[in-house]
Amino acid sequence: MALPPTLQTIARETSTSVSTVSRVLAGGALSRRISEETRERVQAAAVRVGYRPNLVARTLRTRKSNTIALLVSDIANPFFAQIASLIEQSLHRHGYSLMLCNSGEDEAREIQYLQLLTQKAIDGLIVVPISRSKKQMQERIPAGVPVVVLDRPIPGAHASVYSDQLQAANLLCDVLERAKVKRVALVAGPSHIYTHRCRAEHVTARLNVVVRHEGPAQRETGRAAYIQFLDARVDAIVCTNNFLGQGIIDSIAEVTAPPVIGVFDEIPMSHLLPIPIVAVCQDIPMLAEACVNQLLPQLNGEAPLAGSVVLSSRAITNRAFQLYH
Amino acid sequence: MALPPTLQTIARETSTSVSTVSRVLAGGALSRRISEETRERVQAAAVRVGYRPNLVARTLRTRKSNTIALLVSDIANPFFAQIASLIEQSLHRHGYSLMLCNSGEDEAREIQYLQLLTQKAIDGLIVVPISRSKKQMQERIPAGVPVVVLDRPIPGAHASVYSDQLQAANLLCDVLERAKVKRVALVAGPSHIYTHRCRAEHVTARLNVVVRHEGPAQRETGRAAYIQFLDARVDAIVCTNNFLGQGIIDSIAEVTAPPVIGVFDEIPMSHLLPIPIVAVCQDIPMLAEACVNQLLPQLNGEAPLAGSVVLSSRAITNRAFQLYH
DNA sequence: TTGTATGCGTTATCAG
DNA sequence: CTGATAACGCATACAA
Repeated sequence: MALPPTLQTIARETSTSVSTVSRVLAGGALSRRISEETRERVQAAAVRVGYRPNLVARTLRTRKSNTIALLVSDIANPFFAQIASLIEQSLHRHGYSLMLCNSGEDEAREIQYLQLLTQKAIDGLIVVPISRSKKQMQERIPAGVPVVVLDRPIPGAHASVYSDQLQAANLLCDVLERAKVKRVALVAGPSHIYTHRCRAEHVTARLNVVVRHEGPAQRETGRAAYIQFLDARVDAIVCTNNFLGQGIIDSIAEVTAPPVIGVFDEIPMSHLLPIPIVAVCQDIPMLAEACVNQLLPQLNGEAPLAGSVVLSSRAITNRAFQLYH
Repeated sequence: MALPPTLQTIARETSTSVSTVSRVLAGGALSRRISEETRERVQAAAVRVGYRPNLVARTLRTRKSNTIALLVSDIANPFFAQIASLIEQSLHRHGYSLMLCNSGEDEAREIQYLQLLTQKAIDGLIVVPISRSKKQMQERIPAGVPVVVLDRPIPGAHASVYSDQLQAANLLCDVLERAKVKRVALVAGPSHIYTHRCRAEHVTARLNVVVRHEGPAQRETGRAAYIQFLDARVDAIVCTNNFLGQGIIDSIAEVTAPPVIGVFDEIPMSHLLPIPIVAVCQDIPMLAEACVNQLLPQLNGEAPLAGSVVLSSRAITNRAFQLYH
């Protein structure tokens, strides 16, 4: 159970002092003000005893933990899972660890996690916010902490990275209009969530929405919506995210003259589904990359590259859609 | 830019000492050996100044960070994403934070992360191991750190949680045999990964595998395999995980007399796919719950509940399968 | 019941 | 070039 070696250990080992050892191992400018000879002795000893700096102590001293928090609504959502994976890999290359936080769309949880930021000396935050106003965010996030707001912009408050929902909605509507849909049903996620509200509003503005269902952005809501829509004789169902779309598709038993499904984000395996689907997909790799690009400069004390990064989506139609239309 | 309040702040505020404040705020047995009066004064001051303990300092002192590391091969895999989500929620309820680590099936990365364990005073680890032997693991994981090995058991070394791959493979083979498949193709993930090797071996032992393709457990491998299988006239294709299965399905353009797809883990949207599919699915909620159940006792210094938790999978056939067979 | 003193392992300041 | 020494904020053994 030998305790891990510390600077002390090496200092004793080399008959020098803790500060000398620290300077040598810090590298860079400081280590060059140390004699060649002791420097090598210290370095040799360090590898000999297998020295690893205690990052907790370092954090306490420097107030930097080399840790970033990623606060998303639910990592089980493949959209966030893919982003998280890419962010983690990129941050890891830059020497940062990732603390994963699920808010579950629960404001109380979000607040709890935001408090941990200071307490754990987290260096930066990438957040899919629940809090809606700039004011709320600024109250809750300790001033000076580098923040990137993901997926749901908060005007003016922070660096942000998101998809242009208007462009996405227009893309979807374009395709549906060209397909000559007349009556559309809308199944929407909670309207207090920016992306869902935004998508729903734009679609409603452009298309003839004759019936509508709102609920949590889960499959179950899609299934409930399907039942509600049963005798509405719609020729398209638009869903404000992929989970809702999957719920709808889950419910479809008979595929005789199915409505077109218009959906935001990807529907897996859609190309072979015997239902016409048009999915408007966000650029996940770019979103992840932009987050890191917005965050790193802030961590180094520079201003972020740009106030916000707005990305375009692209529409993907499956084979059944192309067949029907 | 007022620095956050510390025990000092409260001590001054209440004309007491740091240790008194510490004892009061620690609560429990210690706080009751403090006079009612000062206790209340201290607590009042604490809320007044908005005191939050500095967890970094506490960690340095106590060597406990209330942080668990989750080291998986890739969080973008929905299987791990769902598990991660459940684990995070459960641990959060128990007062732990989660550090997310992607090994990407890369042994070097795994080693890097394992070293961080000590350096960041991580309290415990849930790991999908790449290292294969008990010995390797024990060398790399600092002794005494609570560990739960997930998905890929390492005999004898640690508490482990995984699905019974033999049961799962048998389930799959049972269904395929009953469907009277004669010639099967196998597309397998890397054989150095336990689950893939295990599944491939069992399937090969029971079924008539006439052609086989191996590669990384990604969609692309499935697509490559499909091309290789083109004129092998098989009536079933078995994939050792869902990504491979999705690659296969991606490649299927014509659905005239498609082979049965047998696959481990879930294929989303499969119920409507015009291809007969049998998927053997692991019990994700149970896996996650078991991880936490195995970990928590260790964190409290007790022995784990059981050496290992082995869960059963269940087979799910889609509509097309039921139609054909 | 409460205060003083010490240490956790680092970094940073200040002498020499 | 190098070594004491002082923080960082907290917990705790030891005094009083």
